[in-house]
Amino acid sequence: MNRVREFRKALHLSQLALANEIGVARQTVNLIENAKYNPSLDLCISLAQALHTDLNTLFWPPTLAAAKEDEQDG
Amino acid sequence: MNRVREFRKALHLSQLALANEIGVARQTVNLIENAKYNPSLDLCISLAQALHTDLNTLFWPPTLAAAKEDEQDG
DNA sequence: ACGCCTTGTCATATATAATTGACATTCCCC
DNA sequence: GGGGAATGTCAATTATATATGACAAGGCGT
Repeated sequence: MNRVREFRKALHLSQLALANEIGVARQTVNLIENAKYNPSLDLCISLAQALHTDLNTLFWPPTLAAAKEDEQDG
Repeated sequence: MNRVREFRKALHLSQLALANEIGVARQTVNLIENAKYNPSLDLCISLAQALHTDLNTLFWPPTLAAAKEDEQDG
């Protein structure tokens, strides 16, 4: 899963409003929020910008984030 | 541009070796390094894992990273 | 000089992301 | 209890990511 819906709602945007802002169809936002497919990098970046966040926050799996911290902490 | 080539070389991997590791064709890695197209999110995550880094490091545009810092710093 | 590995690139084919239009359902407001 | 906005979802189409096979060029060791 990803955190698109969470960040979209925090900005009080509908799926349609967000889709218009980044120039895609409403269905595209819906499918991404429900993890029905695999969006392109450009689209992920547009989403992150529109939602005032970044790629890791929206899409980096928490399990991997934890693994990476272990790596750093030793 | 992105930092895939930089991280791949740091691990002394060929395009072919990296492609095999993440289960895609060599051409796919080549095209991504040369920014010839727009990879999928799953592929970006696989790349980030294989290169022991994360999405922001590989793909987040420096201009956006700077903008986000401004936002935080005030 | 030869061979091997690496990289860039082409052309064709297949899988899938993304669009468009539509319909049903739920929720909220009047 | 009727009307609109928001969401989930379907079918069909278009755009494009990715695979496969192949070839040329440069680097490096022998």
